[in-house]
Amino acid sequence: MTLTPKQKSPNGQPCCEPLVYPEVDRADAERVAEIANALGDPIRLTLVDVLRKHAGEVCVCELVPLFDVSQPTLSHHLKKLRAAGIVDSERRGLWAYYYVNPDALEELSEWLN
Amino acid sequence: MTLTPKQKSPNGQPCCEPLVYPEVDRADAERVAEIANALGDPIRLTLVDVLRKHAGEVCVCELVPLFDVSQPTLSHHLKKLRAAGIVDSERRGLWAYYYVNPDALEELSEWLN
DNA sequence: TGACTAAATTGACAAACGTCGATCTAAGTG
DNA sequence: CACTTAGATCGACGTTTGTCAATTTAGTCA
Repeated sequence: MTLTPKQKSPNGQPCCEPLVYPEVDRADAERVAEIANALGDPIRLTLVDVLRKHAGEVCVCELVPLFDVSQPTLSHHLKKLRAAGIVDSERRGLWAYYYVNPDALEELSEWLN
Repeated sequence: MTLTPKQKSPNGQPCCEPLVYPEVDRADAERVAEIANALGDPIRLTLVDVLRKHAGEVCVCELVPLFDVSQPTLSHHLKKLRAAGIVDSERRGLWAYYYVNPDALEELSEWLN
């Protein structure tokens, strides 16, 4: 990259050479940001952590007592994780089982590296 | 892990065995969530992407024209990234140079893997 | 059918967020 | 000094977010 000028630019002139454009395109950035955003809450991050560590699927009623929030609030967080594609769920009888979709986390991981 | 019961539990009984607690402790989850949260906006994610790809430091006036937001708004986003420890800045004369702190991204990356 | 359970949805509310225009601070130039 | 420029901060605004209590939906079982 070329370093920026060290002298003040004259009247009305922009101060710097235009920089090359970002390499992530807009849609890609929005997708990765959506994933990061879904992980950007301590409860949701911990949810993903728990689900991940339990290779199988975990019932919601097992998750609720782990957090200091109400059942509807937890349901709301799970919905947001589902909307971002980070987790998915399956219903069996009265119970809903959640599990991590590794692809979404992989998308973020790839961007990071 | 033990799978959850498939029968309805009787009166007042909790439906499931208590689950083991998450392996990330609270402070750790909050820290990683803070990093993810800072990346959870398309503009901020793209900012980090640009700064990362330019090994040196980038002047703010080079960043502003890359986005469809005002200079104060961009300054606000940079502040949030700085607060999360993802970028740092150095002032030289009139110009502020920003650069990525790889440690923060590494923290998130480590949690992901 | 009716009583009960697990989970999702709704509606409300305060707090946080993203944005802008206006202003302020600090530094260079004549 | 006065003027200009780069960048940060402030104040206001509409929107989104996290939360709960209340309700609804869907399934179980006597």
